[in-house]
Amino acid sequence: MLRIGELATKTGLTAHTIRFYEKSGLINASQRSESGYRYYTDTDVRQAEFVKTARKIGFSVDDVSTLLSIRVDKSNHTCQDVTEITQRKLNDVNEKISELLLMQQTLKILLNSCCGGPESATHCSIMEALDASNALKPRIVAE
Amino acid sequence: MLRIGELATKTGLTAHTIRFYEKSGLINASQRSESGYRYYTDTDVRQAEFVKTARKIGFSVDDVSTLLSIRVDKSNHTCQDVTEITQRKLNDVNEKISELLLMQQTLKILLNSCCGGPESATHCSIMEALDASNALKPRIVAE
DNA sequence: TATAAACTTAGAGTTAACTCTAAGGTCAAG
DNA sequence: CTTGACCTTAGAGTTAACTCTAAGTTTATA
Repeated sequence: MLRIGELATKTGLTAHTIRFYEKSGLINASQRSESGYRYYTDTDVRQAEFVKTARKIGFSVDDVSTLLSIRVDKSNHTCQDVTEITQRKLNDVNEKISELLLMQQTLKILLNSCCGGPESATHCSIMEALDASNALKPRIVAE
Repeated sequence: MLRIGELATKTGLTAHTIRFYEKSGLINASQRSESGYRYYTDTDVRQAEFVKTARKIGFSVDDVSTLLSIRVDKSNHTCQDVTEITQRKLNDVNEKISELLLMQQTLKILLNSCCGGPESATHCSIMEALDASNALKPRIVAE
């Protein structure tokens, strides 16, 4: 039986975060001492590790909550239930990546266009591009 | 001279956002009517468009604030000043992309490992992977 | 003149996931 | 029996960038 600090050490979460996850319904201490201390069993530890893993992959706290409800009652859920959550997450991630790649491309073009030296910014091509407001139409990257 | 609603239409911002940007020091109305209505000149419009462009590229409100302070006093700033901000932003973006690519790869592996069908989740390999907690070590992607 | 659209302000609410604080109780070691 | 590490709670604060509300004023149009 571990106390919250030990669980924290073991999982790499903080005690604060574990209590926050408890409020969010993700992690529960199977036992409490008379004085109120949380005590975690091996089963609790495994659940906490599941949470940590799922969060690290990028699932939201809400997603993890859903995944846990499947986990405790696997026979009443299907692989489809699980892949749906995973696929939705992958779609989110793909979309964010697309946005960021666009930003990346634009930023690279801006950087390529500017000397970056100690010259006055009076004719800085980055500033000019931001003013021209077609800075958002990146074409072929001059790699 | 445009009123705030017209500037909003012109820039694709909302009037709310324009007022928020005013509080943040990004956009100012050159004039106010006696009753307090904001009136925007062509110069103001150009600045608002600059802000919109910079925000769309991914610069934070804080970054835009800095870029604007360079913009109004170009001769006292250098190309280096501008590229530094841009490079920092690119670094941020690159880092986020890396994180997301890792997530993407993990999620793809998970999806590949699971049938996704109407079978019971009792032996779902996604659930097993999350439990195994080495789900975070993606190797070569089985594309 | 009446109405509706547009404007004003200060300030609160939203989102996600923590993160921290205050004020106090518990426990093991010396 | 004291010290210090660890624990408890409720609740507030953080971050970024909006987004919205309420209550009232102004302006243009019919």
